[in-house]
Amino acid sequence: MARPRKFDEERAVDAALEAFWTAGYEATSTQDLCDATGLGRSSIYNTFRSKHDLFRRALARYMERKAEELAELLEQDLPVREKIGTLLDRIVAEESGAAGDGGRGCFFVNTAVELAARDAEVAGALERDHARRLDVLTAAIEAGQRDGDIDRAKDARTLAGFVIATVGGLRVSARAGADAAALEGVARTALAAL
Amino acid sequence: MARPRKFDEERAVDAALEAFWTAGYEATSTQDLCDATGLGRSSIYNTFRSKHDLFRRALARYMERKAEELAELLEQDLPVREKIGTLLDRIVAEESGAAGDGGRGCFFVNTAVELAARDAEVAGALERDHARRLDVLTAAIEAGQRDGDIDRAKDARTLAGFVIATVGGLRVSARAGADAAALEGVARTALAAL
DNA sequence: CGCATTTTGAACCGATCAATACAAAACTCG
DNA sequence: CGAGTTTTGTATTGATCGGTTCAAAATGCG
Repeated sequence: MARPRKFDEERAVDAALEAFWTAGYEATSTQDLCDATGLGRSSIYNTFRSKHDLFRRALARYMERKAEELAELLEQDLPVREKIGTLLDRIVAEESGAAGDGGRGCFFVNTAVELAARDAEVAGALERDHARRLDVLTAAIEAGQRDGDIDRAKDARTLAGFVIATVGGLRVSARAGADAAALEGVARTALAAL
Repeated sequence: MARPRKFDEERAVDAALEAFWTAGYEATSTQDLCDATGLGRSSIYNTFRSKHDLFRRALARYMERKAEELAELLEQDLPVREKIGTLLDRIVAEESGAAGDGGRGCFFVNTAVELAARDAEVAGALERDHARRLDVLTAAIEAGQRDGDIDRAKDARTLAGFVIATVGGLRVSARAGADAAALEGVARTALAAL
C-alpha cells in the first residue's frame, strides 16, 4: 500500500512528555519536540495535529501511568495508614533528591498551574483525573475504616481530599525551597491527622 | 536639569505584577507589559533593564505585600489556632470564588512551578521568602504553645512547615478542580492536626 | 518492475518574540 | 529664551515561534 512509519507513536508521546515535563508547555518549542522525539516536523504534524494535541496525548499518558502506580500501591494488603505513608514518603524522596524526576516536580501540578486557568480542555482533563484519584483514595480509606485502621467518625472523602492536598503541598513546598527534613515533617504531621 | 518622568515607578511595577500574575512569565509579552502599564517600550526598558528585571521587581513587590498581610494577621490578639484558621479560610474563599483574585491562583505558587527549576535567581528569592514565612509562623506557633493553645510536644517549626504546605496544597487542589466544600474539608482537617 | 500511497526532510510562511536605535519632544536651570 | 539632559514614541532589529508546502524517498501490491 504505502510507505510504513519508521517510528513508534507511543515512544514519541513518551519523549514529548519528557520535554513538556522538563520545560512546561509554553517553553517547549516545536523544535524541542523534534529534538526530543528524534522526528522531523512533518512526522509530528502528520501524526499529531498540533503541539496542543500532542500535549494532550502526553498528559493522558502521564495520567495513565500515575493512576496505575496509585492503584498498584493501594491494592497491597497493608493497613491503609501505611499505604498512604509510603505514598507520601515516595513523594518526599522523589522531590527532595536531585535523583530521578528531581527538579521537574509533578507534571500534574505543573500543568494545573500553567494551563488550567486558560485552557478549558486541559482543565477538564485534570478535573476528571482529580475526581478519579479522589474516588480511589476514598474507597481505600473507607476500607481502612471498616478494618478499624482509621477513625470512623471522620468523613472518608474529606480525608481523601486532604491526602491529595498534602501531596500537592509537598510538591509546592519542595519547589519553594523546603529541605528533605521539612518535607518529612509535613508528611508525618499529615499522616497523624488521619 | 532634564525632562521629568511622567509616570510612577511603583504603579508601573504594580501593573506589571497584575499582568505577570494573570498570564505567567513566558506568556506575558513586552507588548502586554506596555498595555498593562500604559507605558511605551522605551520607558520600560529605560527604567527596568529587561523583562526579567521587571519580573523580579514585581515578585519582590508581591512578597512584600503578602508578608505584610501575614504579619498583620498574626499580630492580632487571638489564639494562634484561630489565626491560622482564618489564614486557611481566606485562601479557601480566595481560591474557590471567581471573585477577587479568583482563577489566577497564588503568584508564589505560579512562579515556583514555572520558573524555580530554571531560574536560580528567582528560586533564591522564593527560598528566602519561604524561610521568612517559616520563621514568622514558627514564632507564632511557639507563642501558642506557651499559651497552652497548641500541644507543646510537637515541634513548632515542623507545624509551621505543615501549615505552609497546606496553603500550597489548597491552591493546587483548587486548580485541579476541587470544589469549595472539599477545600474547606482540607482546611478543617489540617487545623485539627495542630 | 511500476503504480499508488504514505512518510519524510527541508525550505519556507507570516506572526510575534525581547530588545535596540534614534530623533523628536519636554523639562530644568542658567 | 536657549543650552543641556532625560524621556518618550516610532521604527526596526535578528531570532524564533507554531504551522504549512512540496517534492523526493520509501514501501506494498499488481
